[in-house]
Amino acid sequence: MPEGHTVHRLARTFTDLFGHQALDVTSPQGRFAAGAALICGHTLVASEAWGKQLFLGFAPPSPSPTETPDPTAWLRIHLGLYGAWTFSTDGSTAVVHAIGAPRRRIGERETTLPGQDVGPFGGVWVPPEPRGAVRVRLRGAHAVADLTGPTACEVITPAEKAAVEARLGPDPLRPDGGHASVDAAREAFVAKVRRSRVSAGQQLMDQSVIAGVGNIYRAEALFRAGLDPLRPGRDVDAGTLRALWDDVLGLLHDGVAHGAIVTTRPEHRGIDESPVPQPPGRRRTRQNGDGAPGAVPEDQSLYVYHRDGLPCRVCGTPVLTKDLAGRSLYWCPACQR
DNA sequence: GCTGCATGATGAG
DNA sequence: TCATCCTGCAGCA
Repeated sequence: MPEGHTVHRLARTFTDLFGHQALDVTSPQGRFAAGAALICGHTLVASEAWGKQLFLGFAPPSPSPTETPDPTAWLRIHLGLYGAWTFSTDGSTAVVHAIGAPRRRIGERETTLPGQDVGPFGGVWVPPEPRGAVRVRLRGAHAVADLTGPTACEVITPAEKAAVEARLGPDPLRPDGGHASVDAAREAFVAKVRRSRVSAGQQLMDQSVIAGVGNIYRAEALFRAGLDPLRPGRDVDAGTLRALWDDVLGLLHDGVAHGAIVTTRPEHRGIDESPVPQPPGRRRTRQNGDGAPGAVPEDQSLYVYHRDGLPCRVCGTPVLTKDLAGRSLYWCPACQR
């Protein structure tokens, strides 16, 4: 799944492509037909992310176009493991993203797309047919967004949105961390981790502890912190956790900026040409970034995630993996204590 | 063509 | 801890 950085990028993309527009909302697949009808024709007036949750705020068309009304309904989306948004535009919008699940499809890379077909009457844009099981299609003046495979897709009230947010931990990417202040958000994270004997690795994946961290950022941030993922939270000193929060913030921020997760420092890249053969059929991190020129190559972006059996980029010790609460954990047993 | 996997979360036992 | 849900695609035969 997209981790927090991706969802924040998505929130921005929705503002760019659809902000202040009355949207046609449909469910080509049919499973969301009732929900779509609730907001169809309403105006997108807000687009927010909190951790991995995306909230699109809608209000009935306003008689006063100069004023942005508060949302009366929110579309809550959680992409889960497989969810993805695919965007198409009429070409008038410079950049389009296709953001979501860890896979690549034609038209799903983050690139500038050529203009779509011109309609039969000239200049009338005809969006492409929905491809696959499209739960929701949002259509604005110049773009469509198709959603497939979400874990959550529902229309909720402002009160229900508040209830969802109340269950989430602080999100480093939110301006105030989702708390009274960034400092309060960080201290809430530190305190919660230290309150429990559950391992640091498991707690980092707990969205009520810190929102937005997924399996890649977990593995990478713990490596960069030199912290053993299996160490009980209560045994990690507060300073280490504060530094961990700050590092996660930086990594997420870079992820938002570049659309890719890159955690390696320059001096630790380019050393993968080791004699260690890649096992055949080895699963690898799939979509991560846009392959832009100058971008860090995918096989040099990460320290430990999906690198089990390969030598640690820092000390050469083979990277280990282990199932932890149903998710694969990766770490260097020598660097992480 | 078929199978297993994936950057996730939830509910039951 | 397990089963389950959501979907597309890579890796096979």
